[in-house]
Amino acid sequence: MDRLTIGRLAARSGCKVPTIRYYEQIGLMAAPERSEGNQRLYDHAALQRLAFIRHARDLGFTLDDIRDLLRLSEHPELSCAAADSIARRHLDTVRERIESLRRLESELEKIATACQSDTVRDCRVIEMLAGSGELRK
Amino acid sequence: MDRLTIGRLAARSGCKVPTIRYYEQIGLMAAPERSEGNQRLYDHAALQRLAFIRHARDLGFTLDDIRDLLRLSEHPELSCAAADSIARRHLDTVRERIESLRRLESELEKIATACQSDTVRDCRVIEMLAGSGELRK
DNA sequence: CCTAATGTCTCTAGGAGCTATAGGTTCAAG
DNA sequence: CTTGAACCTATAGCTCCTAGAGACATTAGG
Repeated sequence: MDRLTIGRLAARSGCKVPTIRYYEQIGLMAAPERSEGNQRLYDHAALQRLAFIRHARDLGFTLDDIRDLLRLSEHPELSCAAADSIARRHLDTVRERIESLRRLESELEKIATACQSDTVRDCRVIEMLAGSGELRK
Repeated sequence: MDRLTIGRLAARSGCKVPTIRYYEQIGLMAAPERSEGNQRLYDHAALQRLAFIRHARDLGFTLDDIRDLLRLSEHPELSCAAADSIARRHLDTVRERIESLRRLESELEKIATACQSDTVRDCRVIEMLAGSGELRK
């Protein structure tokens, strides 16, 4: 027993209610059973699955990645190389993102301290953003 | 002289052709003059503006932020406090993003090295993603 | 037991920032 | 001159939700 309404499921999983319905709509979550009054009732397995999705989303996996991972988890006889490669591929893009955000951070730091004058004319924000060597010849 | 077709502008700015047309459509880039045959012809100023936009997008600014910054750059008599505050506000969110990506990175590192066995049954990727303490009571 | 508040239902539209497609015109190279 | 690439417009689609309207269900208080 121990059935959860969608609201409670949302509270426990950290997803929002419409998001859960959306996941059902796109087939990421199975349609759960309904109460007499047609309200969705979820079991513990649904909570686990949703928590998995939520966590993976937080980690930046796309819904497609997640679909793959979930399919893998349902077929434990398959090689885990696939799951591993999804994670690895993801790690690469995360590292790239961190790198470019670091560059951004230092640029913004410069900007935020560069502003000494009080008109844009002498302010460096604009010119810094205007672009340094991004122009290809 | 030295007019650029949209394709060349795309190549030099790093934006894609449809993206440039999209920016025109939403009023971020002005409609440029046209050739006899109705093709867009851009000047150097357009290239600079687009490079600015591109760079700012790479840095994670929203199109709305960029619109603000561009407006500021067109009115050098205004205070640069506004430009500064946009940058500052952004710096905060950038730092948060870096933080959470670092956490993500280390989590993914664990995952990517955890896979020693060759069937999912014994693979930790799935179970690691399944979620640790995210479940609220 | 009744009522009011809250939760849930479906359906539809919007939003950010593009990207893709279709069906046609124009341009530059050979 | 002819081909093929690049360009044009217009429209639809993409990802991942989020918000709103209008109606039914459930629950807590009095």
